[in-house]
Amino acid sequence: MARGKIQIKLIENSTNRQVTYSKRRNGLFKKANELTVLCDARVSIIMFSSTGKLHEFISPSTSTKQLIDQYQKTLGIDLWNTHYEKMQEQLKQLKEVNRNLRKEIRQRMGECLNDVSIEDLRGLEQEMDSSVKLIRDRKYRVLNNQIDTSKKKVRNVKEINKNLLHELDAINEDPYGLVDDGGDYDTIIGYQDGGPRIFALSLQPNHPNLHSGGGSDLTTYPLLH
Amino acid sequence: MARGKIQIKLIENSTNRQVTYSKRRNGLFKKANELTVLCDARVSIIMFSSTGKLHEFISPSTSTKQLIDQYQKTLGIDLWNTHYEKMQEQLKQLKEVNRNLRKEIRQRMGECLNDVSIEDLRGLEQEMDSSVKLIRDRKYRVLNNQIDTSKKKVRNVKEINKNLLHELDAINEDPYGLVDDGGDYDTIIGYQDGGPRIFALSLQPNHPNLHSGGGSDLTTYPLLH
DNA sequence: AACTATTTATAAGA
DNA sequence: TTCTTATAAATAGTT
Repeated sequence: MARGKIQIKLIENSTNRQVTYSKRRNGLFKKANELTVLCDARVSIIMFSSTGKLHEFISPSTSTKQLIDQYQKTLGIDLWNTHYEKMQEQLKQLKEVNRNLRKEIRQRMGECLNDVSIEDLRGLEQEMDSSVKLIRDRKYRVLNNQIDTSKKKVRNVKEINKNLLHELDAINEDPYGLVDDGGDYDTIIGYQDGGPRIFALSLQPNHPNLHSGGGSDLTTYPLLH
Repeated sequence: MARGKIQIKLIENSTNRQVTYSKRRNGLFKKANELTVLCDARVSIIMFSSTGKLHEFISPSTSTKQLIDQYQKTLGIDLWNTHYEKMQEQLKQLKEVNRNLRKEIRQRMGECLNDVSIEDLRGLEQEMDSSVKLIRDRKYRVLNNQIDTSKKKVRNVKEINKNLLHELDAINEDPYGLVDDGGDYDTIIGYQDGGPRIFALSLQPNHPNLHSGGGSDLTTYPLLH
């Protein structure tokens, strides 16, 4: 359109094409903006270069989403539909999986066994037997750990007690003297810090199991409808 | 841009505005088309006049939906999102529930017990013990039913056998006579109908359990991502 | 990115 | 709306 007419066909030279794209894009956006102002119109331009680069124009006072929404409303179409359907399909699948997982749990709890074959019953029984062994093992391991910890704490308390008795003896033997045994005193103070808590623990090392529904990890989750 | 310069501001005269809108719209679309061809670009223009009239341009070889999809993908946004927030929330919840259900199953299988408290371990062990009892009971009930059925079938076969022997004896005792004992013959025919199948069953009433993963109801389901 | 000869777009009028 | 046309604007090729 200047310095010679051009044919409207692909510009072969890649650099020229890039330059022309840039110039004409600016031209297009300028025109779009003028149109917006002159005619009180709303314009959305979305463009991708051959290299996949995105450029967009949108009239001031609106947004691309607004314009796309109005576009769909005007045409009476729903571009989102396929997305929506995919999501619904996914929901359906997840619900089905959910149903099956719940069924499996119920069967592991000895419920809903009517339609389980004798072979599966045998397998399930075996599996449950070995699982309960694993759980029992784990329980004993945790229990032993707790007992060990308690024992250590009891030993500590006994040690503190012994030291206190020593000190009392010393005071009784020399009621008016000065027992300058600061080292022991420091030790006592050091233990006092954690003392009360330790004592409380050894009084009730394992409070009885008030098993109220299996605990946080074994609650059941409500079915989503 | 001809016959006098104009200011880029709203054209007050409604008719003039309408005419200019029409002319410049054509100009814009023409430029967009040229850009498409010259530079191998893809352009989507959606525009609404001040009166709400829709006009659109889309580069040949693509579609508005395609371009909008790519637009969202490029920007990493989802214009649909707000429309389907509820569904996405539901999807998220279902996935979370499924995750928890899987965790519960793993714990019931004696796995992933590290973060289960001693109280919960006790509860789980108790529950597993009573569950395995229920499963065992069910197994024995099914087994007894099968045995009973087999016994009945064996009795039937023995009866048929006895009758056949009777008949043979009769034929041997009176080789040239006519034993018109049709009643018995009918009975045999009646039983023959189910005979072979019954025999096959009583040969292998309970084939060994080739437990291969827990059976159809106890398979695990893949996580949807 | 800037220049400029030319083409193209278009405002106003018909 | 469409055509015409004088003129403004855009831009291809060059620097």
